[in-house]
Amino acid sequence: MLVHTFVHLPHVGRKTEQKYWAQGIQNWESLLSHIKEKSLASSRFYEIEKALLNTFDNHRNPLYFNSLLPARERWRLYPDFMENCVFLDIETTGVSTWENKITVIGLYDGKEFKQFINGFNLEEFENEIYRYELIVTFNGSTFDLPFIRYFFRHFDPPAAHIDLRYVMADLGFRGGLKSIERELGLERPSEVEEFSGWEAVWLWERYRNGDRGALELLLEYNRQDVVNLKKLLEFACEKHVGEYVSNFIDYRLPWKSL
DNA sequence: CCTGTTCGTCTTGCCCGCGT
DNA sequence: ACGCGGGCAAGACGAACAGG
Repeated sequence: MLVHTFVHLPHVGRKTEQKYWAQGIQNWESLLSHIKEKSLASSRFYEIEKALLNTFDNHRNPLYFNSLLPARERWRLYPDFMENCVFLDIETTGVSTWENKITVIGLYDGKEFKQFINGFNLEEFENEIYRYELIVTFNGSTFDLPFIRYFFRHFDPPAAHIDLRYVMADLGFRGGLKSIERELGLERPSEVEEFSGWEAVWLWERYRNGDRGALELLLEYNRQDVVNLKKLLEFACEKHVGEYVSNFIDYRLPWKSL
């Protein structure tokens, strides 16, 4: 998907990108040749050419695109970097970054699922997260990542980040993760079905007071959250491609090409 | 409850490309 | 060849809103 992407270039927004696509200019290579002669006469096209050359150099570097793509466009990173992608969700004792602490972090790479639990193996998270170049969350830019940053003393995972909240909002799905899941008909097992964030706080408290089963339930709740992120992102990619890309470009998402 | 981030909106101003 | 109008992106700012 990235080779078709132009919105990260200066002076190019969605409309300009679509204009190029409609003209049959559909990847970096062909845009570069289209721009070349123009760039001598025009400062705008010169800047675009410069950025394009940078793009070729960085085509395997998600952090480059991360800073240039607006939040609602970051879904485009997934098809290119899904091999080193991880879905992330944390549980805490409350919403205040400095007052509360992390209880559980769940990671799902699309196949394997791992959890890091406060008082057990939470410190190992920092080493584990280095293995990935793309992180996917829901509302992580205002919650999970600042929490992690504070908890691990200014540690920022060196990865690009897709926040599904903005990707979904761009498709017209506003509201919390649970309400969007319900809207899409993503089912959850009944034990954790009606849980809200408050339950996670309460379950940790019960576990601290000796209730072993409460921790099991909390971990299961966290697991559901993380695993559903993948379904949500793939839905979002399909919807974005269907509504925005496929009118112009014959593009197939990797998991759809079989 | 609290807080950080992105967005929505509006304005500004650049520069492309049309029309003559 | 040139001037002008319009389209579009960038910048600034305040507000909404999601997480446990």
